[in-house]
Order: sequence, then structure tokens, then C-alpha cells
Amino acid sequence: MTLKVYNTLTKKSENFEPLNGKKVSMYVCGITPYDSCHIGHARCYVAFDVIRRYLEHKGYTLNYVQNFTDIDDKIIKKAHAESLPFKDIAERYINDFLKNMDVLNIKRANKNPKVSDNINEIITAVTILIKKNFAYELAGDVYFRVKKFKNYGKLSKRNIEEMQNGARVIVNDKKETPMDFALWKKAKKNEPSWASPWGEGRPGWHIECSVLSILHLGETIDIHGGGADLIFPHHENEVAQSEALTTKTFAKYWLHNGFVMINKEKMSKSLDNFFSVDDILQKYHPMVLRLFLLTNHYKKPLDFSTNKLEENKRRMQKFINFLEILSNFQGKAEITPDITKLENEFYQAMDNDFNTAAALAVLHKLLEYGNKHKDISPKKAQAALIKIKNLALILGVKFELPKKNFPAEINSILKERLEARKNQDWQKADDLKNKLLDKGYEIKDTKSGIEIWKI
RNA sequence: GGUCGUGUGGCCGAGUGGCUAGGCAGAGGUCUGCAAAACCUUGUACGGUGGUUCGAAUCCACUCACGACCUCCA
Repeated sequence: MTLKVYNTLTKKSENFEPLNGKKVSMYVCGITPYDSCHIGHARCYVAFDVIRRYLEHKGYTLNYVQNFTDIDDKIIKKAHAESLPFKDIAERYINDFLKNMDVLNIKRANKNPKVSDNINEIITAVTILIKKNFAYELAGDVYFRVKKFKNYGKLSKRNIEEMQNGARVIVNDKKETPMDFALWKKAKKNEPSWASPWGEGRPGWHIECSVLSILHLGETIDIHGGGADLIFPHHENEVAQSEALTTKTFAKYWLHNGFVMINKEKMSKSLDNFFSVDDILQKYHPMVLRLFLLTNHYKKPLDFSTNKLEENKRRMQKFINFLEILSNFQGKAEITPDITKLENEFYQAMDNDFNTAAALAVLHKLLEYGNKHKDISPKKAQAALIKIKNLALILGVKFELPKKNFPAEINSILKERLEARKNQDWQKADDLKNKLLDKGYEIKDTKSGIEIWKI
């Protein structure tokens, strides 16, 4: 089976053929840590986590780098507002980010380089670009000369003239071309800065990713990813800088995830219509959020609503119920051709540009198979269960039984109810059931025993 | 204005030329003290118009609607 990936650069679905056999280099643009992260971030990093896990499953060894842009206007602004060093602000939100990602079962990148730790490398890169005539200094700022790079626009399919026509940017007439972008920004008063050949200043946005990608992964990498909003200008500029610098292709495959939408609008900080990951995790299990994020193809826009979270909560419950039923099974699993067939269906879905929606459908088919066989042939059901758990793990979804440490009071009511049921005192049993419900515990009687859920 | 993308049944969402997607909700049933779970049955969808083809949700043209990007953004 061949893995196909959609490449933004060629606008085509292509066979995935990495440059160095089984070794894959992947760079995904990280966050600017100036605030807590929202579902849009979660979607992006879940999407690339799934890509990473699937590639690893297929036997590739990944070197995955994701940066932190820890020096930036918004961080500086917040630092000033709180009278703290910019580093403190960045560290705070980096920690928040990592905590969120861990809870969502997103594997950490092999490296998370920070921009502020690589200023010298950035200065060197800018110096070379000036030397090569791809950049020019202007009163302490350094700009990239877009017209000098003949393929400018190849990633985002734009050309310089068209963009200028529709530009909403106030034109800085000092620049040679309005689209020229800053590689180095002169420091303003009270801003963190570093010494450079052009005076005190700091890196512009874009250059850090070029430098860090080349530094940690080499001049040409296999996969470069990020949110679709980064295609222009961020990734376009990265391509220009990097390829001007090295004269090599910067990245072979460009993968971009679609936005999370809310009421048909993009969720973003600037529109102030975002839900933070913490908000959601207070009310929902992280795997419910993760499942929700996998319900459609990663490139497409994903509509967010609490209704959908509820739907995915029920979805997860179905799997947990099945898990519960077989939790005491001791026998050996018996894999059948039906199960193997479904497993292959799963791989086919994933080979088709990581189609997690179709892959989830396969898990449901396995679940149905398991439920059908659970009484007549628990061995087969058990095999289905193991398969479900393993395949779900490729998606980074963990199905686990909830911990059931209930207070003594609840346990004693349960015991009382059990007694009542034994005596067929249904009235009393129902009263006790309602009593539990009042206390926030929902009860379900099953063949194997009693299930109880905290609501 | 330019560029790119999307439009599938009550809702969500796969599907790139013929073959069951799947989930949620609904209806009927089996099971069950009740409930829940599970299973069975049920649902004749592909924005519109034209074209290509033996055959199109799937290809082409036009058209309508919505969105994103062109400014910071995952």
C-alpha cells in the first residue's frame, strides 16, 4: 500500500517518497507563546501528531522539529503590561502549551528550539542573504527583496503584482517593493534586543523557521507543515529565504491543516471567538476532544460546537462500554478474516492522505463486529477489542476504563440497591437509583454487573 | 478587486466514473423487573444548469451560495 499525501506546493495528491529511505524529517511551525492555546492549535498539533504516528507505524523514523517563536510583538506587549521579562511570558505559555498537548496525548517533537536561543544563527543567515543581494538594510531594518527571488509566490499561487493591487497594507514607501518583508527589525525603546551588524534589534517573523529547520533538519526536508493560515505569507517567505540561502529545495511536501470554524467563521484570537483547550478540558475528557478533532479530514474546515462534543462523548462511551463488557475476559483472542479485512480498510483510509474520518468509521465497524460476537464468541470479540485499541492508538486515541473510586456513601447505596434487586424489591431499587442520580451518579445494570458513571 | 477552497440524506461527515461508508437523531423490533447497553430492520442524499460517457456525487463548462487568504493568526 502506498501512502498518498496532498501537497500544497503541487496542489496534488502524491505518493509519499521521502528523500532518505525510511528517515523522515518533519518541521511544523510552532506557536508564539503569548496566550493560552485554543482548539485551533489543538487541531493543528493533533493532525500532525497523527501524521507522525502513522508514519512511525509504517516503519519510518521521524525527526520532528517544532519551534517556539518566543520573541515577538505580542509577547513584548504582554511583558510590558505585566512588567515582566519577555522570557517569563514565553515560558509560562510554553508550559501551558506542553501541558495541553500532553493531556491530548500528542507526542512531543524531538526538538522544540526557541528563537531566542538561535539569534546568532539567524544573524548569520541574514548576513548571507545580504551578501547574496537577496536582502538589503534600511536604517537598522533588513528586508528580503522579493523581486529578486524569481519563484516568489509558488507555494501560495500568487504573484507580486496581484497582491499589491488588493493590498490592504499601508505601504512603507521606503521599501523597494511593498511585499518585501523584514528579516531583522530594529529595536524600539525598551524592547528586548540583540547586537547585530545592523545595530540592536531582533529577528523578523519567518526567518526563524527557515534557520531552525535548516539547522536541525538540513537544507531540504521531507515535510513542512502548519495551519492553512500560514501558507501566506509565512511559508511563502520561508521558501523564499531558505531557497535563496541554500539554492536547494526547502521542503518536498507542504502539508496544511484547515481551520476550526465557529458559526461559519474562523476561530482566531483576533476575532475573539475562541475556546481555549483548558475551557474544553474542564468539561470533557481529552479523548473526546481528540475524537472530535479527527471527525473530518485534516485539510477541511472543522465546525466547532458543544453539540459535536456531546456527540463524540457518546461515541467514546460506545467504545468504553464494549471495553467494560470484556474487561473480565480471560481467554485467548481469536483473530478472524473479517477482523483482518477491517484492519486493512483502516490502513487504506490512512494511506489516503491520513483520512481519519474514514479510519474512525472502520473502528465503528470493528466495534459492531465485537458487540455481535461478545456473547456467542468472546474470543473473536476480544480480538476485535485488541484491534480497536491498537488502531485507535495510531490515531493517538486511548480507550481506557474510567477509574471507579466512588465515595463510601455511594458504595453503600449501591450495596443496598443490589440487595433490593436480589429481593425483587423494584420500588426500593428504583428509589435508590434516583437517589444516586440526585447525587450525580448514573447507574446502568448489565449482565456482568453494575456500571456507574459520574455525570 | 485578486487568489484559493468548500457545497452530500433531519444534523454531522467519508467517498474522484459503475459496487454498503460511518456517526448522531428518528421509527419499528429482540433482549430486559424498569431503564440503559447491545443487536436486527428502516432512511431512495449528493447547490443549480448544460455537456462528456453505455453509465457521474465523482470528469468538463457555466452559474449560485458560503468561507479563507491578500494585515497578526494553527
